[in-house]
Amino acid sequence: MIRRLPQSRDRGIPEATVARLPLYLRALTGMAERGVATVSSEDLALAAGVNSAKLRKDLSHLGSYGTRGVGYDVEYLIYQISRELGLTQDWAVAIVGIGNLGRALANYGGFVSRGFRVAALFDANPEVVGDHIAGLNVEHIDELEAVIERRGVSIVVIATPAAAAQQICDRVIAVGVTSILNFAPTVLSVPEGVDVRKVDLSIELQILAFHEQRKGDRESGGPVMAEGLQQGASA
Amino acid sequence: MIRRLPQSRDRGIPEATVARLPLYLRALTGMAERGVATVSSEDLALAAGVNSAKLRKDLSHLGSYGTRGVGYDVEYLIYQISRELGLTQDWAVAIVGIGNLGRALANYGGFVSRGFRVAALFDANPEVVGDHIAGLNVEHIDELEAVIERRGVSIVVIATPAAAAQQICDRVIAVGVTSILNFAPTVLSVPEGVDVRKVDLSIELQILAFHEQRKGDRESGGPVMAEGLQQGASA
DNA sequence: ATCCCTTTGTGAACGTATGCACAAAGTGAG
DNA sequence: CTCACTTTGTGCATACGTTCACAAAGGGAT
Repeated sequence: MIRRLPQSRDRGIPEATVARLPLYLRALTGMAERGVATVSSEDLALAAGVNSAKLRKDLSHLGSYGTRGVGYDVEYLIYQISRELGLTQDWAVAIVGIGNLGRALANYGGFVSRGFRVAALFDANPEVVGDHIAGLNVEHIDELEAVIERRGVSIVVIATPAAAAQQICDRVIAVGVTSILNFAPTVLSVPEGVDVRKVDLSIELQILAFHEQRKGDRESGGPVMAEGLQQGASA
Repeated sequence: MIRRLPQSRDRGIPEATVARLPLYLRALTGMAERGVATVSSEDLALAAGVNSAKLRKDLSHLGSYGTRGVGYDVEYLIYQISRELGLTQDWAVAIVGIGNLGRALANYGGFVSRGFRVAALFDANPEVVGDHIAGLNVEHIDELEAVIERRGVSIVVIATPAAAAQQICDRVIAVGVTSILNFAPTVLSVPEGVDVRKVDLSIELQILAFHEQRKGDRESGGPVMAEGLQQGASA
């Protein structure tokens, strides 16, 4: 079973806060680019889509980096959050499974800009092995262990079919990987000390469908009325 | 700012429970395929990666569908969860932004199998418009409103660059869409009554990096020992 | 130097989620 | 029918997360 992420209280930063720090970081980066020097919790919260009390409490877990009456220094806060998240280091990421999704991930720009470097791509299909994607050669899955160790990969992204995921997971854990991002629609079982995060596209849609159905219940028809769509409750 | 999903207590099903129902559904589907007729909360919990008390409490929110001393009837539970999630209906989904990710989503098999039907694809790039992907023509973004209404799309997936996301969001809301799955790395602001779910690949990696860093703190070296190829902090 | 204004950081109240532990409810053997 | 066994459904204690509301702290004007 997927373990709870450990160390949530290593130095007292709650898991919920950690999950929001990247959000703040993104908002701050945008502000820095627009030349904003300081920002209040109110404004930053607005930009990040949370309320200001939550933002302040979150930041207070990192330390006292604000100035009362003024706000937070944008550059300084970017540095502090980056450091806390470990983004001042360079993380080598491997992507396993170069299907549509794997390809999309390999080309995704959001990684590089945040301390992540796609360092290796793997696939089992001989037709794909050898392809050049995002400046990298696709390696055969047989090379998995050797290449991971050689290139110091510490985070592995699994984008294989569900049936292959557990096996890949076991293999990378065997060579010391302890952080896995899983896109395969399956539950990975991992030993204590290994972190798995799961992204499941169909689950997100199902949650939306649940709420969408509830809206429909109170109004006219269900979702399948096509043409005569009412414009629904946006208020 | 992104609104809290409403209706979390519509009929008393907590949001945390709703988020796990798709997990149970997947585990159950696998069991049904393997011919399993009934399952205990213990076994189902194991397959879904949660503990059994939580599973039972979750299911109890839907009703009393188990039999004490026996367990749950797999087929019946599949039906009940599907109904609760609204998957017994047919949901028309549109994908906006046919880049690498949009393409991957259009081809993703996990949708169709669960009541979702990709009904339209949109892109702004004339070179992409007209392409045939997953049996669909890519439409020009100018057709967004017309096609959404014509085909009864009720859920929109945004896979555009961040800069375009808010505009697309506003436009689909204007024609009555109230459920949006956002892959663009930006905060969407929507009116009350519209549900936005966000999937952000780089945020997941950042959370992993945080925990990975914590592990490293207590052990030997940091992540970047590799072949000596780190180029230092990107922040 | 004093006063007023702004904004942070946080104590306290509230709400939600988790997990234990057990009574209630069912099965099946004898 | 009774008894022993299994497994659900849930009350309760605890942990976690959110929000309010305000004292403490700093800035700047006079």
